[in-house]
Amino acid sequence: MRPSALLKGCLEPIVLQMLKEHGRMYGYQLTQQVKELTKGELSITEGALYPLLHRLEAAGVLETTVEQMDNRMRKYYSLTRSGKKQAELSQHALTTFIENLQSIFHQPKTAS
Amino acid sequence: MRPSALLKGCLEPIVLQMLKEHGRMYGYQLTQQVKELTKGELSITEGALYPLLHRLEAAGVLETTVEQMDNRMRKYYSLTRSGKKQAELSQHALTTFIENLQSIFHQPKTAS
DNA sequence: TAATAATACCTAAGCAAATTAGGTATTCCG
DNA sequence: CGGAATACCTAATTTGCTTAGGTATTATTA
Repeated sequence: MRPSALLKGCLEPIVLQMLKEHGRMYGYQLTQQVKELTKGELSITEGALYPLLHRLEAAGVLETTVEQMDNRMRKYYSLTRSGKKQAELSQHALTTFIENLQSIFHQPKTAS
Repeated sequence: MRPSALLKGCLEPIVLQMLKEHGRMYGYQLTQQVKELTKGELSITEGALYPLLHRLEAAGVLETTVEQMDNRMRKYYSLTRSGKKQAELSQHALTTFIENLQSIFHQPKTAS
């Protein structure tokens, strides 16, 4: 198993959380911010991120505004009303999931 | 995204951890024990578990002994020497992964 | 007692979400 | 001038699960 396999399924909650915390963000910024927050230990790939952003926009979870920076495009994403609810749900799901993992990994040692 | 998508990539660390804690266990027992530990919130499916156990055995991470219980077969799995190392590594990977998630989800609120 | 659930193993097809590996175009730095 | 950084994107492939079966024995319950 490759180490990054853990990330599977966590990308969506992460993206929603980032947008909830930071307000609007653009794709490249998301990749950099996550790398920074985790000191380079976690990096989200663009090949996973952009299709996800497009899916979430199509689903009405995110909305976009495009801006120009020195002839370089920036497509800003932000949570819609329903996106904010979605972010809450997804944050809660991840939190209880981690709690469950901890009931497995922090259980008292049993005599073998 | 289906809720259980979070589990992806976590199954192997979970199995190795269970075997590390409990010594030898058989497949069905693993499914029941995880369900119990997480109060039914997390269940590992047999369709995922058995192929994983076989892969880990083929890789020399696990070894097996078969026993008979009232004409019903039980195939016990336990960690090999290298499996114990593998369990440490995988536990460490999961732990730091969770820490990274928490740097994302417990970050201080920024002014938007 | 006959059906159903629980115990215990297994596999194959399909699917969702990632990785890998490209592509375009501009700007910054040595 | 060339490479790294910024900024977007997509398609093919791989991964790791779910779904949905299968076999067989034992326990429960209507």
